[in-house]
Amino acid sequence: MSTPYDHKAVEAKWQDRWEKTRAAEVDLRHAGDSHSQDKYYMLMMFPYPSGDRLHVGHGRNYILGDALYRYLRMNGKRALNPMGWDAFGLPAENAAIQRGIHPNDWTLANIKVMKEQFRRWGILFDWSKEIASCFPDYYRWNQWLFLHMLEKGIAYKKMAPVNWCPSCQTVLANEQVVDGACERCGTPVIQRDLEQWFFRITGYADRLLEGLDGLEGWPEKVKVMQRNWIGRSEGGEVDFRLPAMEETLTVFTTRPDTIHGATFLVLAPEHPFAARLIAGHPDRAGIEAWIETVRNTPRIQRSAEENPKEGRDTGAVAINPATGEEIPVWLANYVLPEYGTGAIMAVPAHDARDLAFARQEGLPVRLVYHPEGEAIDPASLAEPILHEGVIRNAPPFDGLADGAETIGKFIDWMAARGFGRRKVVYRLRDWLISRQRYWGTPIPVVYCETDGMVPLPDDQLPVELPYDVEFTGREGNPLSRSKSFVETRCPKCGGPARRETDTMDTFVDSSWYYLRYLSPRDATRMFDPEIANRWMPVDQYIGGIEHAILHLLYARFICKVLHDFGMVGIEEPFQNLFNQGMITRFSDKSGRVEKMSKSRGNTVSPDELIDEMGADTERVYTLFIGPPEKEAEWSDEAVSGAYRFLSRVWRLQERLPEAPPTAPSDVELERDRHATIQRVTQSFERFSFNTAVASLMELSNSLARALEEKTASRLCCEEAFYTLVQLLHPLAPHITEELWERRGYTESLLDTSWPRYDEAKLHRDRISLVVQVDGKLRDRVEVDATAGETEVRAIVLASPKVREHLAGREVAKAVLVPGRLMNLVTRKTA
RNA sequence: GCGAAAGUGGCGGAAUUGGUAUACGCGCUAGACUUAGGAUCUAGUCCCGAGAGAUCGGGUUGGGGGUUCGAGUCCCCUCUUUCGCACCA
Repeated sequence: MSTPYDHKAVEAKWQDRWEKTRAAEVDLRHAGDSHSQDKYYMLMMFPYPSGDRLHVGHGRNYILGDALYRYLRMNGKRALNPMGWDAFGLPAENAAIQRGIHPNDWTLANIKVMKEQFRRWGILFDWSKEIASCFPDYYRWNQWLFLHMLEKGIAYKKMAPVNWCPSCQTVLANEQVVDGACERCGTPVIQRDLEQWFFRITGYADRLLEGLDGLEGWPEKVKVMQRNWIGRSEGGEVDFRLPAMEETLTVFTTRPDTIHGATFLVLAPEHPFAARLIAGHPDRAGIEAWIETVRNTPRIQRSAEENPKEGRDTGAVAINPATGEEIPVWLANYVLPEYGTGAIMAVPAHDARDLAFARQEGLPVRLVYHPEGEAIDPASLAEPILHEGVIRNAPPFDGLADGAETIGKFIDWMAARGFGRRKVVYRLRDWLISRQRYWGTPIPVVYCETDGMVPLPDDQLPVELPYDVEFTGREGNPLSRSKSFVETRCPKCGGPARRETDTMDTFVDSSWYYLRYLSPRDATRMFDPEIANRWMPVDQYIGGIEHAILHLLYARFICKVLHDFGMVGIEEPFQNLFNQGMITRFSDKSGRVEKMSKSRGNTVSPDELIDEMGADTERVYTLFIGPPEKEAEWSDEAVSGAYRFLSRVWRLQERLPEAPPTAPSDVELERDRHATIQRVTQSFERFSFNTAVASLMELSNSLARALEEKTASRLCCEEAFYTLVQLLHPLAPHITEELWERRGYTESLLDTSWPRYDEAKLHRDRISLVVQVDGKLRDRVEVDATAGETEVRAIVLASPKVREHLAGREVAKAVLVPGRLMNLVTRKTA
């Protein structure tokens, strides 16, 4: 009569049924029915690059998302949970080079495998909205977007020093350089001067910054990272005359108020003036060689704190416009070419770096701010004076204290004399979007001998990637060797032209895909603005922290661009963001606990785990492992705890008939049932899935005890059991659907409504009250829940244990916390 | 160096507002059943001391101090770890 828990059969059955009934499919046109606005909810998980096999570490994102999705459905929300493929990118192309498989075939094969893995996890994606960035009907809109950004001047091409990864053989955006190395392969990045395509994200810097303030549903951490990345600084620009060159050199400073202390200028060795400044220098060749060395120093080393400051005196002088003095002009490696104007006014008295450099090179130091009362000899100044003191020796400003107001006065003063102005500078650079690789969106422009660079008209889109291309791994983009692709006609004059062979960064693909989910098959436009305005923004976005300043910044930027094009009403695409923590595991390779990844060889395959213990087990364990926002270490042993729990739940159903028709303690089991509904619901609301699992285990234990001791009636046990099944459904969908069906219910648990708890049922008539004497636990007493202070006090004082501890003392005060405890504060009997 | 988060049993962790610290699970110990299996079930399991025993006493949330009848939770100091930023003018 008893059937063992056969997870394989159960899971296969329900996965099949969900697929057939298209359980997650949402009709987008019906969204926003007049009376049910709040029923519509868009849930989204980070797109996954289709290059890597999924392991249990990846599962956390999707399992979490699916649990939330099912919870929303049971709470009556028409939730949309789409999934797509971030299909372009290097892994596919590398596979082509290494294994001779075409990137397209390799990608499609991977998508198939990954889709099967999602199915085996029991994740309900709405596959009718499926998109893949490598399909021309998707990437043609990247091209369309590019052309419109080009028209508006937001996309442009320029020669610039750029990050080059020698291993990936392509340029990288600043955001893809982590600690001076390629984000993907870890190779140190070098600088090259190349002509590249950029998106003018810097034009949106302020809006990207301001938008963060309204994102209350985002983790503070991510917002801080984005603020740092944008790196807004307010200050001023100051012009210094270079008499010998008959030029004006502009520097940026956040401290224009220290200009009287500027005793020399420092330019980045890469500064455009450098060559002319040293033109007449006796050691010109030596300095040029040094500039070359600095230029070739990897960025990690150059910007490391311990990297020694190195500089060269150009021999030229500049005029300090505030003092009229001649000051020397230097080149030094500690000034970065890409920040500000690539040149600084050095104020050694009030800047640590300038002071260090001045001491090293024997350059003069002059104080602007003086600490009160004491006279300081500039020659002996050991530390810069940063935010203290008052101004002396700067005639119109003497006596002013450090502060924003003083800075403002200086800027006005400079502006009136024409050598300075207010200026805001950002750390953020424009987004370099061109890549010298095949497997990406072709940039839709051609180069014509007579017309130069010509953007293609919209009706010539998409520019499709040619399939017939050779992947040799040789230097250079395989696309540029495809004659049929490169050779074309100019749309303007009809003459011969060459196609652009650079392709787009894959982050372009993912920066607007959330909108395409809402119009996945629209052949006439990027997306339907009407549908977009009804569904956007995404209510809940779930993914790892690794995209804090990549994808999440780019997507916000493109959303604002589309907003400015009048295509979508919102400016911020993601209302709530949840970052789940990484799964780690011990790695034999390194002997340490590390992020689970293929390269570290510490992955756990979901396939074997699912075969052995089932997807429900993996899901419950993954959610039980710890708070989802924190990192968690995978334990192979602990997984079996989740399996045992599910097996016990299975057996409970078979034991239900053992319960007697009537029994004494129904109230208690019923109270546990309501308390569990309350706790699990609250846990779900704050994404605390680990405590939800714990509460469900407790209810299961209570029910098992009631059955064992025959203390609850059959009806009451069944109620408790089926509440347990419902509450467990988002976490372990297969087993719960099966148990529900075996009970005789025909509707899917997804269509049942989430259990409600009754506050009155949580109430007890008699409660156990903790008794403390001087804050120490001494006894517990049973009292009526309604008992008043005097009544409780009498019962408490009657306790023998309490009386023992009161020997020789008297009660000075009794504190009653209703429903919880009474604390007796004593003093020695007089 | 700056900023943020966090330190609780052998381990993962719980304790939403200051009110029984260690829920739930892993592991471990003992026992039951057994076609002796890494299955299942039952009981025990923060530390120290006393007791044959049910029990009793004391201590414990990185360390030190404070507020309070009462502190894992609030405040101050300090140590450690993790993350982010870092020659950004």
